[in-house]
Amino acid sequence: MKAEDRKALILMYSKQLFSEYGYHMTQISDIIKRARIARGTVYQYFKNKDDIFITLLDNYFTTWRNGLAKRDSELDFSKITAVDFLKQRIKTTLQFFADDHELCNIVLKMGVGLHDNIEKVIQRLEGDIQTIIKEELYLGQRTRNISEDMDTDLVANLLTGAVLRTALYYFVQEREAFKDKTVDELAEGITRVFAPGLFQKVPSEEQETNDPS
Amino acid sequence: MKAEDRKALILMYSKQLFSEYGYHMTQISDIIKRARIARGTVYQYFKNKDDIFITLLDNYFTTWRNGLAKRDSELDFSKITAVDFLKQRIKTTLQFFADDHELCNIVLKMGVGLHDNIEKVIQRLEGDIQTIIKEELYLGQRTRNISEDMDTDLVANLLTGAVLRTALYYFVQEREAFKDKTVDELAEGITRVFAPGLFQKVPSEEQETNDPS
Amino acid sequence: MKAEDRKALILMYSKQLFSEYGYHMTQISDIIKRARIARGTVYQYFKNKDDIFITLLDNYFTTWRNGLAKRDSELDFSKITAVDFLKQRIKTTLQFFADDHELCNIVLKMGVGLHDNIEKVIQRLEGDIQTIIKEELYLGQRTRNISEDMDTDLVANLLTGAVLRTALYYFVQEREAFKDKTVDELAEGITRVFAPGLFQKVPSEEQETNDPS
Amino acid sequence: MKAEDRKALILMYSKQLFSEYGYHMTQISDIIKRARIARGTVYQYFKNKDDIFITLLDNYFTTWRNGLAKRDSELDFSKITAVDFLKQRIKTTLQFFADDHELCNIVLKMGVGLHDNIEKVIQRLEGDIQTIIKEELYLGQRTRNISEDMDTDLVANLLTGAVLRTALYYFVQEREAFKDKTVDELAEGITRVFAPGLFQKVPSEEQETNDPS
DNA sequence: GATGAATGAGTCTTCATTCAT
DNA sequence: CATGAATGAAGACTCATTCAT
Repeated sequence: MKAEDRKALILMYSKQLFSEYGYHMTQISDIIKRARIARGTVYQYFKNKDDIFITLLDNYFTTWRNGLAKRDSELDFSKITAVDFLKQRIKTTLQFFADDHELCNIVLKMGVGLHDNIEKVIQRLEGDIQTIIKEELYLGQRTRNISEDMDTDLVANLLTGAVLRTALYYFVQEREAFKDKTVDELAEGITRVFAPGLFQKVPSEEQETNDPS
Repeated sequence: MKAEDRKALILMYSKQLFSEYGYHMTQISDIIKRARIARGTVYQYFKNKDDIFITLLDNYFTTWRNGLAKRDSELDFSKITAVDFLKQRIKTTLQFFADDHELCNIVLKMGVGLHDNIEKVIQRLEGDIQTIIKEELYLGQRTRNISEDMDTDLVANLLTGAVLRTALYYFVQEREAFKDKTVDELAEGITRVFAPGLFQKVPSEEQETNDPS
Repeated sequence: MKAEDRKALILMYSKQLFSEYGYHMTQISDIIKRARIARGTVYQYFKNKDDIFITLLDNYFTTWRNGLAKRDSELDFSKITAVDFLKQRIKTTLQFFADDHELCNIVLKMGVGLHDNIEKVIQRLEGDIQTIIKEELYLGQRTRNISEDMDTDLVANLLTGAVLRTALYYFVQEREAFKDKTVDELAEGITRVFAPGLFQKVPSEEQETNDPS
Repeated sequence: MKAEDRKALILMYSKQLFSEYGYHMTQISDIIKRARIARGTVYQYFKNKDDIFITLLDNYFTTWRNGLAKRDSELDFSKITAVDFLKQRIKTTLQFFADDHELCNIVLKMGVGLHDNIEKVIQRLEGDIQTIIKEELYLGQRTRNISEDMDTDLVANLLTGAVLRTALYYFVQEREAFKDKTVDELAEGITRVFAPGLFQKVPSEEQETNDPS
């Protein structure tokens, strides 16, 4: 077997195990058992256990970035409405998670308690997602689709939280129950909830006071 | 020192450490060092490391339940508007997380890879939050404030994800940067985004865009 | 409660537990639980766990010695036959074990793996039993009841082994099944097996089968 | 080193230590120090400390069974006398213990206070020895060599106790003092004591009374 | 490259003993 | 004297990593 293939094999089985059992409860023994290779072989391709995990995350990260770039190149910004744009973004992101529910689980449910360098990678990924969303909200504000009073920081969190949890729920936790649910349906549903609140044209004076009476 | 006090002390320091370093990377050694007690003392009050963690989560769970009950008894359902009700709920939940940012971190960032019985407790907590939200959405539908076409499952996830992420972001991760941000402001902001989408009166024929007829 | 009574109480419960579970598997916690006293109280009466155990054995040792002395004073050496004497001795020893099946179990089944000072006490007890038996065999040889060719060392072991095992079997292991078996019956049975071999008058030339001359 | 060899090595050193210090006082640290291996190596071959001990006992058990079978196939039952048969059995058993004085010590001196599964194995071994002896006594009764009045249960205990104690005394405790004593001599001596009592043809009426004179 | 036996630092857990109240 | 919370040395077991074959 070629070196690259073997490395990919190890990654594949590791991904399965990390997704199901998490970083700590997945042992090298489990990986070599499932991959039917010798203990030492793992260390021929990876520096250590961390390295496997980080490689997995890095792959994910790269895939996600490429997905974003590809998507943008396909959009016709002159024609698309703000609502459709939002829906497109949500759909692309959901699709990304749907395509790899194992990595989805790893990223969305791993948190505190991993080694420092692992946490860094996860936070970079999460931070980047958030940043992109925020930038697009700014864009919306400049194009007058979104009120300037909107707290982009907060809204970015709302969107991120909502979308990531949706991904976790439909693609990992309740995967079987909703396997007929399409990414398109989910994106449509999310957009319908967020669009009215995001794209409302509210005069600033009414927004800033809670209750004028 | 009285038994209950000592137990509370151990729990307090454990909470700090679990929050900062997670379950796996927090060692009994760390706990006894910070609590300035002997190794054996921990085991006088807790069966093992799991037991400490689960006790912590159970306490949290109880606090949260009590908070919900207390809040409901204080609301005057005959006068409050749907929007204000939503805002109240969001605020209570955020307040709950704001009050204990350590447990907030533990619950929101712990996921896969803990022992079985620990995962169970966490999932129960998350599930209960989601269930309550869903029930209130049903209530909204019956009182005609929320469209019957709304996918309550999905919306419950959107709200849960949005609120939990907001809590994590403002009360844990960026705590220092936003320490002047009040819970009220956050609740207001979240409500403003969600209310228009939730309480819109949309005729069913316009919503069903996929209608084959 | 008086000091001596409390000490006796601790000894009593310790004996039960040591007999049932052995030295290592009996914990101070078990003793104080059964005796319904506080942990520290044990150490008011005994230096440590070893001390309890050794006190128990010493009591046993003393009881046994006294039993022997009492018995000898009751025998009329001018009238008793060698066979009856043997039977008497066996009976006394069996009675001694029968009277306290817990200590019987402790002594007969404890072996290697106890702390040094405990082992010493046990070996002293066993050694003393053996020595007494051997001395009586010498006496038998001098009174011409037992052949001078007899290997007293070996025979002492045979008797000791046979009697101790009988005690263990009938008074501890199969206690329930044979609770109607009297000590007298056992002594009679043992005597019947050993007497013919012990008191035979064998000419020396026939015994020394390995004689090279 | 091959796996089986390494396992045998660990067993060998463990046997030495268990024999000398017993189960509880022998630590994994002692074993790895004496075997000059790493701590983890032990756990590559054995599940835990119990597993080592039980493996040792099981090996012993198997050896003993095989010894019995081999011995029986070598005897010519048509020619041998009852006394010689007894002597042969005693000799075989003694030889068995003489061949491995460490396991002899472990089995003969271990008793109460070991973990449940260990005690089970020890009791099986002891029980089997006793059963075999009893069966042969029955055989003796059917062939009219042994009186039917004889209490086989009791006599089996006498023989077992006598032989096991002899083994312990000569092969373990006083090993150095009697290293010139042959197994044959011991078997001869034991037989000489037991044979007259076992093979006496006593009319039942004379047996039941103690001494009419 | 592949193997898997060997390694040993690291961790949890136990339990006899102490001592302030 | 009695109590029982606190102690900490000791010991079993784990598992990522190495390296000779």
